[in-house]
Amino acid sequence: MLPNTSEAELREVLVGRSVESVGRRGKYLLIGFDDDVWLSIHRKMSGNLLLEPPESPRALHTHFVVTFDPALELRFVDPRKFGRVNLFRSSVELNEFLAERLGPDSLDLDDTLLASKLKGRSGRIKSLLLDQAFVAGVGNLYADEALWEARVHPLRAANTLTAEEIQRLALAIKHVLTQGIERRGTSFSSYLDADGAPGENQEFLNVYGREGQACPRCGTPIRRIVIGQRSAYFCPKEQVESWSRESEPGQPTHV
DNA sequence: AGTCGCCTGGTA
DNA sequence: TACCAGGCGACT
Repeated sequence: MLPNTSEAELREVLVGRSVESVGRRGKYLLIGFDDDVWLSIHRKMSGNLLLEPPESPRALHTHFVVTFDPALELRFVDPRKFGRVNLFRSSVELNEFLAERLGPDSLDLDDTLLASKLKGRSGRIKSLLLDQAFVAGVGNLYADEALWEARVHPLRAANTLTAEEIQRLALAIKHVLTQGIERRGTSFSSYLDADGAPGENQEFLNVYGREGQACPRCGTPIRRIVIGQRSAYFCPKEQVESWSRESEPGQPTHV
């Protein structure tokens, strides 16, 4: 649960401190306290962060609680215990931690940046999108949604994407994430926001979790394959693995 | 670059 | 009973 510190140290360092900032880098929530003390929280697969009054009953699997004044509790509820909370004693420490894990934030992507990062990468495009050191913030469902929107097959070698495909993909990544944020998250299972409310983005998914259902653009049944032990959903008609100049005009990017 | 392990719960 | 799940770090 807390790989980088003990409960005793957390108490010692955090008690009496004030929150000065709340932010995000990739999938890490960052809480900045006075004296340059920082907390990072990663929800991983099943974690929910709830802000609730101290007198309200705590959900099962509540593993971490910070009590604020005026009375309010930040509760980390995480059935699978994959989530992580880390304490940092300076922004230098925090930034070192983030720098060795995260590439540029996905909301800052543009086609120029994406094109330069794809150069020389022979791996599958979907695996790269899920690599937080490549681009920070894209998860499994948003990767599938973005690849569908950009009409790129998830198994395509990254350095074979055409300029047009890269442009569509950069736009699609920002679009699907922005939509997800506007709809306050994707709650196909148990995701809740800090107020305990589910999001609505699950109502708008085009391919993720929709094996066998019709592609919203062309009606072809959505297919599910496994890439790197993760599900990948795509339209087999519009997202083709072996492309040719006739079907997909444009210059491929070379190493 | 590609696997394995970590955990619990929901569903077919 | 078996398989699936918004992730990622360790390991080969």
